[in-house]
Amino acid sequence: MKRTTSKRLVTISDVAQSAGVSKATAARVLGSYGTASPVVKEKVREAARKLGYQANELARSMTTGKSKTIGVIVGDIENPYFGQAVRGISDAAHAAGFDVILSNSGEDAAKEKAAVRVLLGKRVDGLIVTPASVYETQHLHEVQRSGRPLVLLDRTVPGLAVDAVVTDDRQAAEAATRALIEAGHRRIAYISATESDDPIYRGPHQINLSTVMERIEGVVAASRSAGIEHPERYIRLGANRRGEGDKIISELLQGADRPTAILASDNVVALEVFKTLRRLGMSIPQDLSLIAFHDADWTSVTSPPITVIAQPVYDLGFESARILVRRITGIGDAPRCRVLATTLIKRQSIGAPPELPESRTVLQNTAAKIG
Amino acid sequence: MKRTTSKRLVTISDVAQSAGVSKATAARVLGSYGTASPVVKEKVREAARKLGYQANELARSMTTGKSKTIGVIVGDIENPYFGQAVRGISDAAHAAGFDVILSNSGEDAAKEKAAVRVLLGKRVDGLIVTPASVYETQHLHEVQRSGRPLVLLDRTVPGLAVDAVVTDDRQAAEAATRALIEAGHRRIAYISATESDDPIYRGPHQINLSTVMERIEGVVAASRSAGIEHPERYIRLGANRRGEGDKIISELLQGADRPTAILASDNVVALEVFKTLRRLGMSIPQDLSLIAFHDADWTSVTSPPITVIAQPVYDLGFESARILVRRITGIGDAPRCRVLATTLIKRQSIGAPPELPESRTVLQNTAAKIG
DNA sequence: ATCGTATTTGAGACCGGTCTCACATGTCAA
DNA sequence: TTGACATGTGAGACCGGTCTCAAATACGAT
Repeated sequence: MKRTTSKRLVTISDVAQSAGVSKATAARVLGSYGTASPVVKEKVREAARKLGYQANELARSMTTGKSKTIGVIVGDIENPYFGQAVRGISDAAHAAGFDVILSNSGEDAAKEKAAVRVLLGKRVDGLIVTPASVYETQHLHEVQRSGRPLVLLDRTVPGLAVDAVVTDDRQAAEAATRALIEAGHRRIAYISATESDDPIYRGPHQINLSTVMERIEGVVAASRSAGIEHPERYIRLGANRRGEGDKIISELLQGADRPTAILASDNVVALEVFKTLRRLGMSIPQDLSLIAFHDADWTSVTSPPITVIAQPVYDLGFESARILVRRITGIGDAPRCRVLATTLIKRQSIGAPPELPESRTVLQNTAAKIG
Repeated sequence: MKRTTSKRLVTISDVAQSAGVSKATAARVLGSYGTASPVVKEKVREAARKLGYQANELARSMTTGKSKTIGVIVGDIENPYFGQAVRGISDAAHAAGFDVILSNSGEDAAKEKAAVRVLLGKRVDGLIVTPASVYETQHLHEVQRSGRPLVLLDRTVPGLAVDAVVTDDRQAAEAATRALIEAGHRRIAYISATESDDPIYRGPHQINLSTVMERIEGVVAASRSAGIEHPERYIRLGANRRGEGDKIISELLQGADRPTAILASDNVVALEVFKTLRRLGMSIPQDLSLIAFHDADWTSVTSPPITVIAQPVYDLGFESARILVRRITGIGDAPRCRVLATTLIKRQSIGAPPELPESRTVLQNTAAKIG
């Protein structure tokens, strides 16, 4: 019988009037605060039920100053990586009674900035962001200064003292590289999906994501300690855009002194490697060994199954939301950076390096090998 | 110099005072409504800039009654299918100046109901929902009655006259089944991930998703018109839970009179088929032909690449948000159900059915084959 | 019966915007 | 000069809740 006539919604005053009490009393009952006698409580609840009352959370938020909502800005929800993370965030948030407003930055710092403004305008209680750039971060500093809790997800921003939840990318890259070196590889490529005009890596200034930098450092460190010289020459960037990945990979594999192993920064890149290889008539692991970041389900059903670096993506999201909620609730200890462990899952995409014709640099390499 | 002291945020009154005008005038300038002289405009804007003013959208929404926010409830964001759809929604919404609040129902009607309450409480301007059940829909009817725009995504609810954007599942299933029949198959299984206590299909009462029902109808119709008797016997449900999928598939494939082809309701199920097959030492398409719903990237790199039914998932989301926005803006025509086309992408997972030992039902089947 | 204290209730301010309306001022034609 | 009308501005109500404060009532002890 609650024929809510699409006109105006039922307010607390309506309920109060119908129950024959004051607005304040009705609010106390319906808002579960203050005191009210059992008789009155029942009367009010009954009236509310009869009228189909539903609280206006906006009004509530305005007076209380809390919206019970957290804002989340990710690079791209379409990417299963973020999908899993968002699920983790969502689960943790809901468990704590918070809702989630989601925004997409498309890995664009300007859009990210706009999204921050909007979410702040909506008075979210806190923010979780995967910063699109380590350079353009004024807006994040502003959030911090405004005192609203902020948690960085998956990536850090140097000089910004807020909580962060990340995986140990440096170590993961190092372990993966070491695994390839142990299989006999000396020419190891790292192909990243990170935005870049120039596909050739020329130095840290090109990199605007902390994760990417860490991985590069990991690859280089492992290579160096195995005596491999100038490992940076096999690093490629910007393999994200459609078509670009194939170009980068095929040029790399057809060039002189080609790499015998590839470390792919994510699933999409790994997929590109697969496709390019098929087109080139090469196969894994005979002609090329492969390790990919992110243990997507499908990586175990390809032929051969791909060796991957498994990242606890769901946990990354869950943990970041948990931390954010604690901050909102008012835990005031110093911000920390939680580093979650990754696992190298060895499958069958690593083999011995193929015999390749001698090349200009081989002498140096073999010489170094002894050291 | 906008040292926003984390205490209280700057309000429009603060700006008005600083600019030496009334609150009403400042609001007119900052809210872009009404009139104000150029001089005053500049003064107010300058004051706002100086103080770092940012509008409280909550307060704004409360008076205007519009929140410029749409609520989205999907089954599972972790699922790339919904990830893509959400991206489409998000893009269309932002383009029209709307934000998105996301909720997860986990395909549970009760949770969906709760999510609807919450979003309505937050006074979203409209809702996009992938209904978890065709039976428990009171909450959706209530949304409709309340007059707030509602768009159904991917699935319909019979008897609920609201806009919907779906793919033509019946036809897709029919086309896929026909492709298998043309390759010579007569024993075609449909394995669905839909929730069910009993993995064996016994009738429509078990099904609570419109898409699932349509697909079953498609499979059955195509089979029937090819003279295949009792095609329902190869339909299995509930392959979603971990472990359950493998069990269902292996029982099906090891049973007497086993199917020679499988139509998988989504990627996850297709993946399960792959894994189970590997465990059983069977291969595609020699021992079994496979078609899967949803053209995920990876389906093209398995060995063999999988024939899939490509669904325009992003468009599904984009279109639903576009329609919702139009409704919010006040287009009052009768609700419609948009049906987007699917494409059968033939790859290499379909082959001729293997020679199988005669079984109890073969006689009927071969007899029927002639018709 | 009387007082002190605890509990219940209502009136009304408040949150930060929007919006209506009345008033002040400016412009132009008669 | 005066009146008609457009334009700019301010005062204050309002949205729907919460919350403070004071008044009203109930209860127990003396």
